[in-house]
Amino acid sequence: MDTAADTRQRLVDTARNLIAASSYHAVGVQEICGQAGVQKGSFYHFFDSKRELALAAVDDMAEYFSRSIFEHAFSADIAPLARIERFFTAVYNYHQQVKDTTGHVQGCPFGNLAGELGSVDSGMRDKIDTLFRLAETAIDQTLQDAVEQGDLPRMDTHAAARAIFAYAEGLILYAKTRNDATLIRDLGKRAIQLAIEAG
Amino acid sequence: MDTAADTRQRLVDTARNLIAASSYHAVGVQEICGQAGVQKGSFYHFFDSKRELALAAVDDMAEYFSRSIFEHAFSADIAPLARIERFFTAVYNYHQQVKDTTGHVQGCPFGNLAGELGSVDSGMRDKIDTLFRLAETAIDQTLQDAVEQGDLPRMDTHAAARAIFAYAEGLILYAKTRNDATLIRDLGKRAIQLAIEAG
DNA sequence: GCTTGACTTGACCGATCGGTCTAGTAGACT
DNA sequence: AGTCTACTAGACCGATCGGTCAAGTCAAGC
Repeated sequence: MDTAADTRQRLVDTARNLIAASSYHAVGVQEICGQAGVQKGSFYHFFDSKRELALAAVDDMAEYFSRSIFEHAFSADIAPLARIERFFTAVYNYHQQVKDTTGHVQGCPFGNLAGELGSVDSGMRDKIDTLFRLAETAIDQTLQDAVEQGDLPRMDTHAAARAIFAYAEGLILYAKTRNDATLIRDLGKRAIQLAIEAG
Repeated sequence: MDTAADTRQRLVDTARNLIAASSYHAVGVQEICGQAGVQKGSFYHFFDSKRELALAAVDDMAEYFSRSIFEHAFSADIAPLARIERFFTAVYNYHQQVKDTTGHVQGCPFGNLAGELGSVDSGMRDKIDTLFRLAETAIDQTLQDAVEQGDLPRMDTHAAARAIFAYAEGLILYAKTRNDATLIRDLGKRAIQLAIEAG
């Protein structure tokens, strides 16, 4: 069924895949249309520009990661600190699976786009910043739970959450650079140490 | 004096600046030539391709960072752990200065290129991987010094060094996404905590 | 003074870029 | 049945892409 919604979604999905596999500037509208089986005219019926599609693709990916990783990892069925460990494991699993499928650790699509466009497209940077803050909040909330349950001393959980998420992004970029996802799994275990404030 | 070496270096310098300010694919050979005051033909006399120039630019940047940040930060004039702190301060200073100059935290040029090209150009990925391993080694050596001086317990310094460097890359990417270099300064202090093994 | 080879000049190449436009199709509402 | 609108088809646009090439400049070595 080629409904209009399908066409739009097909463009978003294709853009997600192609941009994640290379980069924003390396992927052309023509290539996206070709792979999605959509004509140029339809493309520009749904999106004002290539950039608008990329922004939509980022939203789509954000929702995907929120559902497939965050919701599961941070659900309160286990102890708070175990949730953070579970988060890193889920991140590892995802990137390992991408590598098994494509041969490459593709890295964090948001981080990649932030690196490529952050200094050039402030709208895109803002959007990714917002997403990162959301992730930060999930970690923050978990750390607060840990403090309340006595698993961690009282601390600035917000700063600790930022440190932990930055560490996650760093591990993912590192894993991409080395094309080895196991770094995320092996070094991710240290993440919680960032929560302990220096004396 | 427009010697041949000058022409080549001017191309490398211009490529460094332009690519760091945006990205590899966003910068054209024409633009590089224009800004460097060099003609197309001269460009392709010195470099076989745009990619070769980018690789040369990466080498050039690596040498620059090695001299301007690493050599100073990790010199043995202060205690080992203080050197690591000094490293993060130096990283902060650099990115703050870039922001003061350009208005944007441009991020780690190597990390940016790894994100943009890592899945597409394995030669580039390998080169950046090698550079990261060098950085890793500097941190590893410093941690070993700290262990020997009794400032840290015995540990897997290599793994700790990888964690700390990944954390640095993460903080830099985070700072770029937020266009706020102070994150590097404020959160960098926690880096050493990554060296303490869990358990 | 002649030759050689490194370097420069700038026109030129086909391909592709992001984006526009006109014509047409098809399903829903009156 | 007729109209309207959402959507599709695909030719077409100027600009730019990375890269080539023939012609020429110029300084060093003989």
